[in-house]
Amino acid sequence: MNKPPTIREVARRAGVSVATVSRVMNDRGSVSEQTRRMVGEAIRETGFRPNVIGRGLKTARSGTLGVLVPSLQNPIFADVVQGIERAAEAGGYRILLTSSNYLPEKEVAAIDTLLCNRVEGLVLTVADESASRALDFLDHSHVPFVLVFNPARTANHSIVTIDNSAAARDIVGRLVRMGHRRIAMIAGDSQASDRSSLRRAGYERALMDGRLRPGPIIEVGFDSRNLVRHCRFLSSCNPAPTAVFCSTDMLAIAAIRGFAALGLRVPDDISVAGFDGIEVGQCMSPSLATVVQPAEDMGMCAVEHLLERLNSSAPAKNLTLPYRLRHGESWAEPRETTTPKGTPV
Amino acid sequence: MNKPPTIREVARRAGVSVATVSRVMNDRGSVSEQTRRMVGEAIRETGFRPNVIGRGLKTARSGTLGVLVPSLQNPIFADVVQGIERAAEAGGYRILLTSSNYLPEKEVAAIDTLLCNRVEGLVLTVADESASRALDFLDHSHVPFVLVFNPARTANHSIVTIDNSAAARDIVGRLVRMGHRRIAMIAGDSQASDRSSLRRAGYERALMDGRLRPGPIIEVGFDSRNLVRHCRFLSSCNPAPTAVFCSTDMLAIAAIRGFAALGLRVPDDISVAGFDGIEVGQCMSPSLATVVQPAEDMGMCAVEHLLERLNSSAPAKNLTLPYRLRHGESWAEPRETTTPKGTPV
DNA sequence: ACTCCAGTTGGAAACGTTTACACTTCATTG
DNA sequence: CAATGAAGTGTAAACGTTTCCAACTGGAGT
Repeated sequence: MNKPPTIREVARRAGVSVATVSRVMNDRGSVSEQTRRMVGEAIRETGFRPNVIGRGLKTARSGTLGVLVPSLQNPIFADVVQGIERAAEAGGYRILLTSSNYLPEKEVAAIDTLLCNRVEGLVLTVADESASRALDFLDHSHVPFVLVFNPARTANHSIVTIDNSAAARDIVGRLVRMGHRRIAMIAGDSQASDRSSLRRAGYERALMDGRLRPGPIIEVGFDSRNLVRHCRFLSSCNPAPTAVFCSTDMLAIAAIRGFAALGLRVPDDISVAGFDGIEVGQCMSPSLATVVQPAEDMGMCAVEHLLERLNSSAPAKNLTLPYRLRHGESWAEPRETTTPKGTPV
Repeated sequence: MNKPPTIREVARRAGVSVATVSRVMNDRGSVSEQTRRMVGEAIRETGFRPNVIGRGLKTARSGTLGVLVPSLQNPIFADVVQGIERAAEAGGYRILLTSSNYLPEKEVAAIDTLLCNRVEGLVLTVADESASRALDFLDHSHVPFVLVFNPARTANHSIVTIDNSAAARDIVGRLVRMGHRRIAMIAGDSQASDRSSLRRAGYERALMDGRLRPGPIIEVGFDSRNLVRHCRFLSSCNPAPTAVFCSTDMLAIAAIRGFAALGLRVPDDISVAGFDGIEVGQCMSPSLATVVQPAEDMGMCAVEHLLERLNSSAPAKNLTLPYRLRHGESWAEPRETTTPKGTPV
């Protein structure tokens, strides 16, 4: 367990002062070609690796960004973290990753820890942007941060998001125009995700556009594993919905399975639409009709904007990226067997 | 952009020395109840947050663990990172996350960066444990590390893994006992994943056990998105395989979709088995028959073992966790239509 | 009245860097 | 030939903590 070599040992070995070694490492100031070579050699011989902690103390820069997401379980967050990591690396930053498990108190604690670690900025997704104690907290800290996925409600926060409500309205509108008249919704816990409520609003708006009554709305927790119970409820309604919009792809995938377990086929018996655009949705069969959020891009944009703010103290900015509808195989026009005039099949 | 308060300001405000403030924060040494209160108050008033960098410099402990995974795109890695984060947090550590994109040179660079950041230990998955320059590198650094997923080939490395070869043999054996006689394999790039070759070995072993010839083996890259080309090739073989074993769930999911695109139904026309046990596999329909790796547990075990090594310099340990077979809907007994004596349907 | 000790407290030296500043050389310029 | 300045180098002071050590209290024991 011998300690790693320090700049002092390199200096001694190269027969120069520590200042010179430092100059060589950061090539700043002027150093003759000859000493530069000698120092380089000494560095190689000793296996010296500059201690970022020591440097950080002096320069008051940690070289790290904090990242806080609700969970890595949902691929949408894994995607955004991937993008964050990519852009951070490109900008010469490391990332300190934490997750909140959708618990507001863990959000606060995690941010506190990150601030103790003197992250130079943060990228995060909070449960509910408008109610987050974590954000008040952060506002006072003078550390710049960028929200991802959270809606741009309150002003002067940096946010990278999509228009959740418009996107939901858009995709549900498609279902309406396809001919669906009873469209249910399965929504994630709105307490734990402000996106969920916005998507619900978009859904309701789309139904109003089509002069339809919002169908049953089921709010479920985060254990999206077993939705069969809720699917059974939906299919037992009279009249039963012919389509269901889910507030996330994970829920949609589970719903498809739930219906399959009841002997219902998607999209023949019921259409399902999701929201997020995770990769697995287009790999599976039927492929998922969904709203695609450019998650990895969002992560990269967030970091790029954050670095802008860090380097040139640019102002906070709201960035609403375009979403995209993916026409999957999980939706289709409704069959006509459910109205009284239909002929038995 | 005013600087955050330091311990000195807290001390001044509380009318004590910095030593006392430090004692209060870490409650070590003895401090009278009264000063403890005053210091606490001063901390609250100033909004003081101890600078982990300064502390780290003095204590020579960063409080961080480095994590290196190939990619967060594959949920299996997201799961393991989730477990790592959980256990690290429980142990009072933060994690510095990097990804290699399956590129050996990025592995080396990422590890170098992590070492500069003086991580106290690492948890990582490398492309190929036996050929990894990154590991040689790490071996010389005297920083303890734990491999996850990589096979336990070379000695005296800490490794948390499952028996990939036995698991593959096990699940392919099931296919054999189900009656399949021609079983193909779709394998990930073995250059970039030593797991892939082990699983392939297990597959071959299972076929030998059943006195069968290994069917066509297709090695694909990491773009698992479009496998339809390979699926077409498999179904055009004569005789065509009745089952296919995929070296990862992501490949299996894509394969199911590929076959669906060709009008083949899983499991009626062809059985598909995967490997990994990602959550989405059991949410979709048909649910995926697969080998379940306890990824999150593996991440937690890795960190727990790492912390053991850090705290009590316990010896390196190979930990082979049990895998589990999940009987999904993506496999079934082969139909009997392919032998000459079969009756046309 | 003395010593002794436990309980508190402060002073100051690290930890590994960066960097402002001062000091050499040595060549160029007036 | 003196003055100027550029290039190369070293000294030492930070940065924010922790922690060793010394110093001071006051009460108990003799």
